[in-house]
Amino acid sequence: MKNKAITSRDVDFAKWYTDVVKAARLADYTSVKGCIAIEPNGYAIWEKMQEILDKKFKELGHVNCQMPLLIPEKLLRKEQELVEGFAPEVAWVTEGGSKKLDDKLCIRPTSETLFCDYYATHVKSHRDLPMLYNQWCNVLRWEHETRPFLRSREFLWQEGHTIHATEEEAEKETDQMMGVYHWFHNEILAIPSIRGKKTEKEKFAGAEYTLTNEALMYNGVALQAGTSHYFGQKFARAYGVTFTNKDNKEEYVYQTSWGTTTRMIGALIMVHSDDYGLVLPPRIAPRQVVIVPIGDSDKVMHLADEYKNKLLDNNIIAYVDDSKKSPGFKFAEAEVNGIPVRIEIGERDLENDVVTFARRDTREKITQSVTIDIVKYTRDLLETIQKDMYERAKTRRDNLTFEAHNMNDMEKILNRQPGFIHAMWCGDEECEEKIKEIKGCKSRCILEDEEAIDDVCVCCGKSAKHHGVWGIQY
RNA sequence: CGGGAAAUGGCUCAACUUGGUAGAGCACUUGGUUUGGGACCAAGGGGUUGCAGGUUCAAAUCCUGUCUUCCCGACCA
Repeated sequence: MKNKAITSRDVDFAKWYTDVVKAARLADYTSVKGCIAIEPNGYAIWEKMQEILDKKFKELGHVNCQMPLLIPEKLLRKEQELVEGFAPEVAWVTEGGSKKLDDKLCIRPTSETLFCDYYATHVKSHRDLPMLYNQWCNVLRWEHETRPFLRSREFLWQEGHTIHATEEEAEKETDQMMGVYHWFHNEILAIPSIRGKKTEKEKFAGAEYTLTNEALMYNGVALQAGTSHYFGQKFARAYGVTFTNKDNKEEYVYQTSWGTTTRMIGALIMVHSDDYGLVLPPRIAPRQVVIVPIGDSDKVMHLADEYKNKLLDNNIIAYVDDSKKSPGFKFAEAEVNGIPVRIEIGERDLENDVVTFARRDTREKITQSVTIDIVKYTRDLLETIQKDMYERAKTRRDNLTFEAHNMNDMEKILNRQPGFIHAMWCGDEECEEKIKEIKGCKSRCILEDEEAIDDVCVCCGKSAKHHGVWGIQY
């Protein structure tokens, strides 16, 4: 039976999304608009994301630190483009205690300025470089329209900030970290993603360029999931971050930053989940296997515990749901929570020496002998689910990927169904604007290594410079 | 920030049109019987109706403002 509390995905996608967030107990609203309470189920996913990414960052030489929540106005204003980019959505603290502050403080929307300020006094020599810092923290951006995980005012993220002695090294870092995000989405989240470069108009305020990882949701709307920025010496000049190079000359550092957020939880929902609730890829699922005993005979409970212990001993996260609920309730609850594999153990099956496995992704039930190698079978099943989820998401993405050769195509596609639209572009912002007039379709990214599909710009017909991917975004 | 809708125990809603002092289902607690797709019986607890003000003998109900949520635009991770 379909979950009563969840609106059908194909009936009202937006409603379905918030229904899943609530039904799976991922997050709930609070009394402050745009500030959600991330509940244990949602936070566990974030912790798992942190665990995997943090390990990767550290393998690549990064270290964690923590900068302040507040930024003095003067400090923020040093880099003009950044200020202009973020000014409309910055929140200010103007009083401390009962005292009015002479210099108001902004709550960090991002921390480039703080890192620069720190770097400025801590870098002296090329021997101090590179500095590869990262912080896990919350930031605040005063958004107008908010949605749990996808767009909240306060959100959790990770921001890496690095400085380097050379341009090459910094650019390599920018690309490398984009690679980490791309890997994470494809391999761990089972979300097939496109890697590309943002246009001048869409890049991060103050960056030389921005690399991006773009994913496509079930309804064909695009989601930016992970960005990596190359700053060159722009911020270094504004904040005076210099070092003495090998030739004993004073030089500005080359800088990068890269980040990804709790928005990825929203992506997991919108790519994989269904009308029964959350569906999680096994590699990111905080709980991978639920064992449901039916009845409470010693035989049943004993086998349930035996399975659980064997799985746990082999790094498969399993638990027994021995609550007083009925089996049907437990099945439904495990489903809404997106537990990838369910093992049902009951007297009736045991009389025939079998147990039942259920896949969350396909909701298929599989009967297996009770003497099966539980660890190997479960591990293989989890891997199959991971792979199948990726393939299904990829097929859906491919079915929602189109080519446009002129504005007529573009309009026709967008009027029928949003998706990723490949189209050549001359590079002029004017054309970008014109395309945006069609249902707010924006440039997602530019594919630098992809073959041209035309010689001319989809909009103006002049010679094309870039292979762009376009779409409607969250 | 423009246009629309909603707000009543934890949740979904009723009572509002025509003011008279809040009711149901689910959830919860206790006891018992159950257990293969959201179990059943019995007993019980919980709300002065988002917030602020106004009209009135009397406001969940009428009026004004405001906050929050959802949908559609503009802006954005």
